[in-house]
Amino acid sequence: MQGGSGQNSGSIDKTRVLDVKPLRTLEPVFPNSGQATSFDGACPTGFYSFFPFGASQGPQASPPRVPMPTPLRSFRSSDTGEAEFPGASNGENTDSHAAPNKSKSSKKKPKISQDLQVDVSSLLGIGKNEREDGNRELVILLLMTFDGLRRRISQLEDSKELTLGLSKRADMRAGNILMSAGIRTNMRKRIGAVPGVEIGDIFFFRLELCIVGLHSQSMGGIDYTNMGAKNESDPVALAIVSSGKYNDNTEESDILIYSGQGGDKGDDQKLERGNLALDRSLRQKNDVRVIRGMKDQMSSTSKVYIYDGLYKIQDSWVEKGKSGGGVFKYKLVRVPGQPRAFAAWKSIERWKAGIASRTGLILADLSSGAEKIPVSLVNDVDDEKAPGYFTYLHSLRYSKSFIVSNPYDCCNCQKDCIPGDLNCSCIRRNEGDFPYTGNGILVSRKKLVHECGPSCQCFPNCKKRVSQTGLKYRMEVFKTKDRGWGLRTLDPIRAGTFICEYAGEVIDRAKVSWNGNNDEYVFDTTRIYHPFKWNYEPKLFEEAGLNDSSEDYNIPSPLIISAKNVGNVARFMNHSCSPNVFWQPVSYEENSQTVVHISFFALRHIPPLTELTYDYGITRSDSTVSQSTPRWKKKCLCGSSKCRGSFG
DNA sequence: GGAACCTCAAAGAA
DNA sequence: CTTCTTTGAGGTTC
Repeated sequence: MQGGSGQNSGSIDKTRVLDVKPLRTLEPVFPNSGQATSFDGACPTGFYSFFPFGASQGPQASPPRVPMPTPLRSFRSSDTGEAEFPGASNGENTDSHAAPNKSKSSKKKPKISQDLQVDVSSLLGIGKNEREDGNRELVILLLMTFDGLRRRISQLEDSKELTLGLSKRADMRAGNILMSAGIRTNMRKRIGAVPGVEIGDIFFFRLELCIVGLHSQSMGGIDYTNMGAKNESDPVALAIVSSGKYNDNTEESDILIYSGQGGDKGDDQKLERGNLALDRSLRQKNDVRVIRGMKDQMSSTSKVYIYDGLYKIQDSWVEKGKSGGGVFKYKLVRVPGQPRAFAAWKSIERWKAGIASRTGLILADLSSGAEKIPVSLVNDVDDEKAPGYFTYLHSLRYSKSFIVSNPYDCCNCQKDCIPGDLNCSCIRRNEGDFPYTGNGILVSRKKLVHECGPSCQCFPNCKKRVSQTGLKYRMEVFKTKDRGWGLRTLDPIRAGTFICEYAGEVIDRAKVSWNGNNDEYVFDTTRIYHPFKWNYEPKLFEEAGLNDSSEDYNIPSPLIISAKNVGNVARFMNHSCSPNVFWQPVSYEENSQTVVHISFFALRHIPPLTELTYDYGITRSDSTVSQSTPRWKKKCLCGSSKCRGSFG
């Protein structure tokens, strides 16, 4: 039964591998797709301008690739037959084969690290200098690379295509692949700020902190070093992660009471290691980076970490702990003059709880109940009272003529669609991949993501209906300083999270008047979009044996949506040349017709109060647009270092 | 749905 | 090179 699509997916994989250019293609710089060549932007550098692209040519062109000893991914197709890896015995218990290092190296530790055959770190532009000292682009690149790997591993684990007999820890495996390949930065230990990491940045895994060099202990709460202290033999504290475990909270968000480490069995904590470092830093008065961890309100199981900037240790004492032993306490006070981070979160909590009022609040719910959670309208910049009139609609309005494809077979899954179950027609339609991870995070970009719809047999809470559940995060429409109204989030958002769809009326191309600003509030998939890679380096995935579903960058499905008269929050999202949101066509069946929607997903982690932006693309200057109308452009005010100057 | 417990872990320091 | 230290995050149970 799995035969058909199993083979199918196998062949898809092959094309994909072939499709992966041996060189880091630097898409934006040297466009290699038809779509990209028509891009006429002046400075299409995207994130990766720092790549020494000459270097990317070298390492792979010449040395023939030695195949991975045992690619993790080798079992993907092995359950439909061992053709690909005759050596692998049958699918079921992959464990003994999946960890080849287990038998080779010491008995206890099944080492999962991969020795990558190709120096992927240099493909990513990470040389010795970058490993030592970071910069903003590198930090963003690394975080995105990490999460792309993590999502892919998670996806494979969910569909049982990847098991190592270990607990499901995609974060650790992704981290391990990067760390062992030297794909990391800021390894040089330093007191104070870390280049490329900004106050307010958020993280969802401890390993992310390691990779960007903010806090190098993978678990330990106190990062310290022996270098840099006045007295050479003494350690100094560099960074702490306050996990909330020890009741570190105080009422004032600029003060942190931090507990020392050790002594959990009722013993007294000792003045050694991290505790000693904190003690010495108290005397030396050096800056200590503080990362505050707290529960992620969206998923009770996971945690969010926020970098709250520099603190100084002001005091320390010993208290009796819960289990009777002495516990060191350290009082940390935030260095003044830094941007608000943790404190801002606290304020948001109070607004959301209705304890404190929001300055400039005009409307508590712009959607008038159309969304399940309120969308506030705020202006603390000037006295404009509201954006132009429109009707709030949470989804698409379309007429019959725009429905392109025919209805398809809905799946017959009981309750939930199970990742890896190729009997599910909706999964088959996604080339055998379950497009989302268990907690509803998009794994990679596709031409089209197929979701289950109302006629599918699975329950409405099936994990393949991510984009049909409306807003989940608190959003705020707000007046920007110079770009009219904008949209921002009040909640932290993880990379890959569905944010909202572009709601409005599906319209005919002829109805769009292209002169003047009449196409404001129009979304058009046929514009020319700045190509970008979300899961950056296909080579890395391939090397790690993960067969990256090399992402589709050519997104078809011509669709024009006008949100001028009716629409949702998406109509307020502004353009940016280095955006934090991207769009993705998603289809599902409604009223016996397949309808394509445009869904927005978080490109990277987005801290609260950050404006949400996506790339508007460029109007195609082809025959469908009247030649008499001059193409207009708007001056871009996105303020990004990669700004292309204009858009539209 | 969520607290309370259990378990296997990775990286750096020693 | 090994051992030790740390506690994160997923799983299970009630």
